[in-house]
Amino acid sequence: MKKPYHHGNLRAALLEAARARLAEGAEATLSLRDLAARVGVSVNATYRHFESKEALLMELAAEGFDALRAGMLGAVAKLGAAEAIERLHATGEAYFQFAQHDPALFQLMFGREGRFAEYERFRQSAEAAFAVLVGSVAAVQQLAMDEPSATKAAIAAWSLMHGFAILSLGGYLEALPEDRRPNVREVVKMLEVSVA
Amino acid sequence: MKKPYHHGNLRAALLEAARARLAEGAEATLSLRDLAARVGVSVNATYRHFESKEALLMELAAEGFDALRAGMLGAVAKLGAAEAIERLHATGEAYFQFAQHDPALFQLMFGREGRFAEYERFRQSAEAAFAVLVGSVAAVQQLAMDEPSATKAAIAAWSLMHGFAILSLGGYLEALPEDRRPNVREVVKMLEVSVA
DNA sequence: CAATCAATGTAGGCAATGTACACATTTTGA
DNA sequence: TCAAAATGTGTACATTGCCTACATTGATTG
Repeated sequence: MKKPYHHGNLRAALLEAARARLAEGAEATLSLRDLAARVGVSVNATYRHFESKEALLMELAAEGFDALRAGMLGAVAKLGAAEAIERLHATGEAYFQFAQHDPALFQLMFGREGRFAEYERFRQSAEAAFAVLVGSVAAVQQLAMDEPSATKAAIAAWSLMHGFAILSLGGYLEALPEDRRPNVREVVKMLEVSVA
Repeated sequence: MKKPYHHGNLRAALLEAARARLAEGAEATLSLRDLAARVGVSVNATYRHFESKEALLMELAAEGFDALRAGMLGAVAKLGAAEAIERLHATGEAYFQFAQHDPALFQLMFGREGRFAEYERFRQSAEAAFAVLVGSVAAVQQLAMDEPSATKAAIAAWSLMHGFAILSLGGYLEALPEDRRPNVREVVKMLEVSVA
């Protein structure tokens, strides 16, 4: 049985290889040549499925936002019927867990300022993820999601969780002794005050 | 007058060129060859002053933290005698302004997770900058800087400002209509609740 | 059922990049 | 004074993203 000329599902295979590669290292060491080799295909075959390396990375990042959204929704769903404030806690914690679970992907998603902003695909996934947070915040405030104050509070909440995630991943907190380092739950608790 | 064999102050010149290059574009488009050419020196001369490109970037990032620290201290100093809470506001706002003023440098400083964490030089500058924030927060709380709760609150404050800066620079807020987008002052006001 | 053609793959090459090695020039200090 | 340390140059190499030209395949259609 010889290898067929056509791969069959090269696009998906490339993304899978890229995900694996990301999980085991940083974005910087990810090359198209390496991906192609892992999938057993010539380098230029990749260009039939992604117009550039950037486009491939963008797809990964966008799917990252989809996964982030799913993670937050899942965490809330697992709570069943609960206080709105507890749902907000769960949302924030899920956000942090996502970053912790796949740091390289998380960095890719928020990497170099506005790197993927021009891609419609990317913007939509990012906004959808954001909408989950807005929803959780709005519920606490008992406001409609489209109230300006709900959105503003949600941005503050997102900022808080995001900043904490970045500082954690960057190791900026490791210099501190354990007892002065807040854990996720403590940070998540601050969401309520910034929202109240 | 011919060009002398030795540059005279190559290290500083390289850093200056790199800063200029960063200010006018992203980190990704910064090459050693380009820097060397701008300074009028061969590529490998750079290796007499920086053991690698990473090391050069690390120096930039570390100096970035020094500048950030100076910016925050300056903003507070300009206030003269003021309420502790106002000093905290000024500190947070200075943080955001710094990010806004030099986005590429800011991204470099917090770029790929823990990228420069192994450099002592880097860690010290980052910690010194952090200490300013801790101080402002502790003053509001009327606590000593080394109280665990002061540090934890300061990390929350840093997280909030940092997250907001990243989301702003990344253009993630641009999708929102103006009236639902918080500005710096609104975010800075939330510092007090997260600290109280 | 065969012919065509778009989709998908391969081969080779180019220019840019980080950096290693050997060697040149200048400065310094014992 | 003169050897050693500091600082610079030149060449070369492996890796990278991506381009052009060509090969193979499978689906559509007359």
